[in-house]
Amino acid sequence: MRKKGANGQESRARLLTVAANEFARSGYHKTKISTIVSRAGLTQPSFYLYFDSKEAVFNELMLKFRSQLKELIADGRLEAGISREDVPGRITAVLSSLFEFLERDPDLTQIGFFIGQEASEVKKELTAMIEQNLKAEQKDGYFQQEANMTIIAECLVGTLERLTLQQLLTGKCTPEDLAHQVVNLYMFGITA
Amino acid sequence: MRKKGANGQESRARLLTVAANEFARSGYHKTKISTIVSRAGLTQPSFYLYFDSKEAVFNELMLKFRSQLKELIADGRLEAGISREDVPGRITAVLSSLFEFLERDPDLTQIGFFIGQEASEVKKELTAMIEQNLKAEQKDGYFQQEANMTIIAECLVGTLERLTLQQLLTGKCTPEDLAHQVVNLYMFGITA
Amino acid sequence: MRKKGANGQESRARLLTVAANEFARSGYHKTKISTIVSRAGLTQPSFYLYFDSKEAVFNELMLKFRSQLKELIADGRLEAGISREDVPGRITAVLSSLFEFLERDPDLTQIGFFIGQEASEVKKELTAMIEQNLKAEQKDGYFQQEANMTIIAECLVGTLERLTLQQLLTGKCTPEDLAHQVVNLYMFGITA
Amino acid sequence: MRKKGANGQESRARLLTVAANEFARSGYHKTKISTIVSRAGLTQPSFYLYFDSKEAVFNELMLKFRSQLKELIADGRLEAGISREDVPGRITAVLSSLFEFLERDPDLTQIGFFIGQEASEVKKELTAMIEQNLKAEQKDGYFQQEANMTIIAECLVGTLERLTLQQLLTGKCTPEDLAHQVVNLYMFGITA
DNA sequence: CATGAATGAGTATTCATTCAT
DNA sequence: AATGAATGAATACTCATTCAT
Repeated sequence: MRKKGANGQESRARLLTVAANEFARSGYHKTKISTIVSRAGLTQPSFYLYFDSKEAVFNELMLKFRSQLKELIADGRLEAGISREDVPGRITAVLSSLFEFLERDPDLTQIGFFIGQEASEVKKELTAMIEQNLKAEQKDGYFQQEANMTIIAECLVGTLERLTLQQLLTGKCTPEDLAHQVVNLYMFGITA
Repeated sequence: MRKKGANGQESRARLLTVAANEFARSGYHKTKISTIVSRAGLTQPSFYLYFDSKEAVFNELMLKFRSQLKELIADGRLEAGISREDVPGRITAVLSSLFEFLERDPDLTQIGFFIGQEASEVKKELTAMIEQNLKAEQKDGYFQQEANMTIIAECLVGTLERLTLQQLLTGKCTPEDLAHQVVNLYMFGITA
Repeated sequence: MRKKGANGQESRARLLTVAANEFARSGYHKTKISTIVSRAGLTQPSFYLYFDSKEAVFNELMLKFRSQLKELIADGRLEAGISREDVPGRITAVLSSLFEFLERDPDLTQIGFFIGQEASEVKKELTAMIEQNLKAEQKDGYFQQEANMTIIAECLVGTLERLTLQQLLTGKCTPEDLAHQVVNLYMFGITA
Repeated sequence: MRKKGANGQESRARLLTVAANEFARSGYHKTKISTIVSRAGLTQPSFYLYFDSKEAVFNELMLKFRSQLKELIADGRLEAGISREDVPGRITAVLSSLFEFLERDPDLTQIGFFIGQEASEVKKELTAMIEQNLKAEQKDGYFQQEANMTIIAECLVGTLERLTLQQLLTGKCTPEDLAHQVVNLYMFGITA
């Protein structure tokens, strides 16, 4: 009865957005419910109207990130049979859209990649998916037979993680740019 | 009934070790002084006999990591003038000793690389140092002139970070092994 | 089971009253938040709902005393120009209302006059104000020209302080009574 | 065996002096044993070699003050039978030596007069003694018969207390000076 | 005579969470 | 749909005090 046009879904969404921002900026523990509700223009009990607990909001955000990421990966699988010279372009496109996704909601990316223990799992899953793809492509002869794709995938994820944090989310590079550079580096190295 | 051979320095060291382990396993906030002292076989006031605060121990650990790392890096700078075919070997050696250092005290590595806000600074500094080295070598003609060393350095740090966490600290790979693979990847890529 | 008519302002007031009583009886350090809230029928967190800290409540009480006192003094300034024979009556009235004020809230008086380091400042201020008044009256010829009003003011404040503690707050004398005796003493002495 | 010329009595004396200073400056609660021993160049256990507890040192200091004061008062009792014109001089001398005593050891005076609950008793006793003397002199006809000596004594003690704190211990006035002024004020008042 | 090392007991403060309205 | 008021449970930190040497 306080806010006239009060709308449950809107309040919930606002809380979620603010929560994401707080978690992203301050981490899980330093984030206080009191801050979230205050920034959302609500009071503490209202928070519990929409979420079961602090952990619950966090999980919801994490889940959101994970499912979006999973979906993206599922769509972007490299099909076999493309010609050798198209591989770089194809991979660039995949990475590009991955960076685009990571750029879309910085707070969510921060949470999904860097906050909480689940972030670790997320990256493990991402690594596994990438490893699968790389191995398939290796089997098809696109990559060196002796390359250890488990390690390469790990390297790549570390690279993506760091570039996301330092170049993408800071606005220093565009998704396409980053994708290009990564592909170049990983395919041909930097030797003169 | 006090410990007979009660020795201050020993108690302090024990507290420091346990603290490192707790911080590494649980992060800064979840780590409780009560757990630390209990594991060290002491009581809470004893903790404050040796450290000013929870933050102070953490800072001491972080400082320890940072100074050790700095020292390592300072020592390991590539000298210019080595012949072209020795560059890979030289870099491998540097990375190898870096991984060895990171492997030596896993808890400290965890803290210095992954816990707290300073970890971010640590990696930035590491990135900057690496970037310097890479640029010097690029100037000497070892690497492609058009490679963006800022980005490469970032990629490399991400790679190191991830390999440390997933391969090194889990005991899956040796420092030498990882160094080799990273150098191979970054110098020549994985294209067949 | 919350109090039915739970009312924030009332709770706050209750806390303030109890706090004043505890500070007055036990001094700042011996006063425990746990005692205050317990006597106020609340729990510890509730205390922090209304006050920032133990120090903050104390300061609030001290401020309350100081501002009330300041107001009283401001109102009671002796106007010049009254006839010589009215001076004693006038001063008696002023002291009387001062004692009345000090009697009104014994706990607050205890705090403002005897507890904490600010009590010292309070008395210094009071002394300064009284000195001003006495000097003005001296200039008007009501008092001996050679009397050192700085000292007299100090004596008077000591006297007021002690009488308040021993005679007023113990109920042994009324404000009027005390005022009369003080004026008599200070104006004419006790010589036969 | 640490300090070569270590002398128990000397250490004890040093502790006592430092303790007095700390109590005087910071009050009972804020005074820490750790500070005392540190300033005395000793360690905590040594403190307990000479005193049973924090309270015990304080009591010892308080007792010291009280007994010295009691002795002083006992000596200074006004004998009856002196001529009327000598009364002021006699009283001045008494007050003067009282102020001198209070000036001798400022820390002890601070403790005995202003710190702890016993200070209250001290002043009550002082008041009682003064009241006795005044009443005796009143009976002898030196003072007005209708003066309420209970109140006057109280006033006087307040005055002494305040002058000691503000004028004597700050070095602004000498004992003789203060004694004179007080006697003048209390005997003849300030009326022009 | 003195201390290095350790502790029992206490206290302010914080935060997620809940009831009654 | 929302809130004013309140709390359970936890935690960092302090200080006087004590053994064993």
